[in-house]
Amino acid sequence: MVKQQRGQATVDLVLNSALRVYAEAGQQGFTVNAVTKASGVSLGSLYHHFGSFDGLAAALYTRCMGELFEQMIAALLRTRTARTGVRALVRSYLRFTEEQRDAALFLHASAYSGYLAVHAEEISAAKSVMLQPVAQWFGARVAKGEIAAMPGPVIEVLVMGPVAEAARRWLSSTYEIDLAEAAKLLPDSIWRSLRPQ
Amino acid sequence: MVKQQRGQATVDLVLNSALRVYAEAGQQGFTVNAVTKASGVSLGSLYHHFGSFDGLAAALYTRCMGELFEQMIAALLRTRTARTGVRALVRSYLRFTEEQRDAALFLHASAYSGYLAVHAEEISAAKSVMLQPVAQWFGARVAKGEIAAMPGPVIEVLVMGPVAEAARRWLSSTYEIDLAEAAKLLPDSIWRSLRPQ
DNA sequence: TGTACATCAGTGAACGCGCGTTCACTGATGTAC
DNA sequence: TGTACATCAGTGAACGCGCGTTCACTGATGTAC
Repeated sequence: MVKQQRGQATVDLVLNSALRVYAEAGQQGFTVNAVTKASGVSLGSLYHHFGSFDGLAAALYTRCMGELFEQMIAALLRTRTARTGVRALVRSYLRFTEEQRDAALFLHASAYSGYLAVHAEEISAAKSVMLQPVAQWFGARVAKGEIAAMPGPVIEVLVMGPVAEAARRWLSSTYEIDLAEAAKLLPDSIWRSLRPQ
Repeated sequence: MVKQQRGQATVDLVLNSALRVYAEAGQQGFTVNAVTKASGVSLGSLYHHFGSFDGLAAALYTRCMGELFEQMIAALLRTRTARTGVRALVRSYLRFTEEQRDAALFLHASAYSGYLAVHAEEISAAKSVMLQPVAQWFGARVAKGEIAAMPGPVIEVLVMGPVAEAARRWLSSTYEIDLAEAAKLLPDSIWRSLRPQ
């Protein structure tokens, strides 16, 4: 797709600027003009690289998602037991939320945004590929009886639900929630909901 | 605000139509013109009652939120123990999601939508007033030691997180999740994450 | 009971604005011989 | 090594469309005396 170094630099510049625009101006301020203004990249150049505004949004979403999953999987694979694995997943998600606030916000806010609808299938496919290591890890733990025998989606929901909800409340900043406190309490509480028996 | 019966009828008609438009056309198709077309109510009449499109969205959000909370609180107050209360909350949320799919979708999708930003404070205030019975209920249970001693927001996140995540996945219909199965497994799993010790 | 009047409800044409997108073009980079 | 050429990258004016909103108006409803 991108064949030259300066092309990659432009792509990165646009994506970084777009993320900043979204964080500062919100959904309604997230427009092509705002992104070109913030990045200094011309309209034509933006369209040369992304094809459409939806394309830019999809690329940004994919990049943010990749960064999040990368951190979570790295943390997960560093562990040896079911309990420490779950705790590592929870902690790494919360850490990402805090350290990469803008990326986390964009991921959460894009869920029903509409501009991802066109690329929904690609994104969904990329997601399941990236999350394959996680699925395998959980499958193995359930098979060994270290995690209660429940369908995969239910386990996912029990792990990611509280974490995502905590992140959402912290990101919207209308609710007061202390991420550090959540990082202390949630890992063990979530683990209790997964433990066999 | 509304002083005549036919005024109330128009307001209801517009809100119902708006919800249908959102469900069928999504965020991007959710426009004043689409709502006037779907409802048959004239543009001027819509502005007479709601003042702005944001006002319409806020009114719709408030109505959906009220319906959800009403069901949850009714279910909660019918119970007598901490465990049955938590289970009732979880079940009633999932039931609402299934029975009022469009309303649930609108609630989830509006979180970062932008058109609620102007009325964010009113909505937030209304929310905390409506949820006061729930907060009191949890406060009393924690005081009695029936629920683990954790900050309110953490408890909320542990209860609502998995339920909201299950609902979100069911609503987006890109993930396969069986709500009936979730309704069987989640209540007890969530309860385990809250139990003292 | 009837009439006058204020307020509420409803109408739809018209407006300006800013959105995403297009396109004809120039300049930079890489490559083949 | 030098030159010709294809491809990639970048530019910015211009376009049409549909958005939310306004406004002068008519009709319906309620109320005071």
